[in-house]
Amino acid sequence: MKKNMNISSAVILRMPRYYRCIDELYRDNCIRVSSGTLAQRLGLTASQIRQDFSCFGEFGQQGYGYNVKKLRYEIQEILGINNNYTAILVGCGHLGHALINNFDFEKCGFTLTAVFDADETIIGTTIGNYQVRHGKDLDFYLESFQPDTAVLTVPGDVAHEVAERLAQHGIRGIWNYTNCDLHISNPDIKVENVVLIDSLLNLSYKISEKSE
Amino acid sequence: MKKNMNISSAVILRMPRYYRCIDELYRDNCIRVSSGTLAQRLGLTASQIRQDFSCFGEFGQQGYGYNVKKLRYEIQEILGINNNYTAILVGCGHLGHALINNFDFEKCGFTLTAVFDADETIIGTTIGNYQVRHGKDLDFYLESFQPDTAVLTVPGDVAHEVAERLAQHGIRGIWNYTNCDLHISNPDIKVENVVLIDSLLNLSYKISEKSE
DNA sequence: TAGATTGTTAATCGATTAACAATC
DNA sequence: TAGATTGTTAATCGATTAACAATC
Repeated sequence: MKKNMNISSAVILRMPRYYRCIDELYRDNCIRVSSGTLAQRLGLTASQIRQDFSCFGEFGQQGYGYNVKKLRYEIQEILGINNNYTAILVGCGHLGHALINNFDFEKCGFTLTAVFDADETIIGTTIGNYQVRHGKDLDFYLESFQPDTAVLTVPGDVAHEVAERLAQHGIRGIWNYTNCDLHISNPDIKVENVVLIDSLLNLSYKISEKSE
Repeated sequence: MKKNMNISSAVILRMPRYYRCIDELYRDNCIRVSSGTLAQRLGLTASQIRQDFSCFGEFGQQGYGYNVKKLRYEIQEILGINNNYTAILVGCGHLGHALINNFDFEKCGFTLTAVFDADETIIGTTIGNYQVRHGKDLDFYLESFQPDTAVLTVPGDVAHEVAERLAQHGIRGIWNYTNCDLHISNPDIKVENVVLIDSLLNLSYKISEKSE
């Protein structure tokens, strides 16, 4: 793995799609796949796929294509799926609840280790396999267990305060579902914003195009 | 509005970000703004912003910049925010519940008109200002009220079936939260997929980069 | 008028595609 | 061996940036 640093963000953005496609092939017990087949499945060109992979190494074999199991493993390495990252979730409202119950953290290589809320009526109840912990215990938990990442599903008005606490106790990444732009001074703390408004506006644009 | 057809998707992808920024300025009672100021706020170049806007028309004035109210209106027109689209939501589990309660449909120009579920224990209950309707009445509702779009938050195993029904009764867009690739034959029906796995994998990649 | 800032043209940069030698 | 398909180099295409005349 790893060959050429400075991978373009366009390439990175495509890697999760590659992964989902190859993971599917893997689960269907496919042994090998060519760049042409992948291209067809993903609506891309074979050339682009080979070019993309070659940023990270040589994963294929002339005349054969790619071994699905090996390729899957390599992409896992690239994306960090094999790093056994831990995650906590802060904010067990309906959104947090939905993620705990339905989101496949394992598929991304993450282990959800604890969930927190500030609402007394929720604390102590069980969601999925998790007992909701008291928000006040968050700092202690962070210090004790040093989770790698946090899913932030708290109400917007406390987003900054919670993010600050996470940052101070050494979190490495925040998966941010609040609509707030988190300004975290430490550049080593990565934030991935889930901006649903942009997604719906893209749909709005798409259905508007033709009719004008 | 509208000048040059065939807008590149890179430009379209930036429009919602422009909109959020300008909407914020508007709410802060800003009267005018220059491409330079926007660039600074968004971390882009002034050149790119002017180039992007010029795909759709001439919204500014030399020596002055852009009138915030006018620019906001023009971007609303571009994205279809002024088209008064209606939406229904199908699937009132925790995710659907969260969207009904917390997602700002109005900000995107959408009106949520009805919500549906198949679970007898949920049907008839009130979420936000909506009484949950019976899934069986979906087809009738679609025919009667012809909503423009649907938010699909049903379990994966019924996703295709529900999407099929929506498509047959003339829906124009589907905001798809299920992990299923919806294959809808009618190309006039637009689908916007919310793929949260890709988002978390991007975070995973970001926190992996340095440590290797 | 002088200063500021647009819209647009031209220049640069980067990303995608095509072609092909290498080789399994 | 012959056919297939890689990784990579070169060619093309598109997107971003820089420059500047137009003009408010």
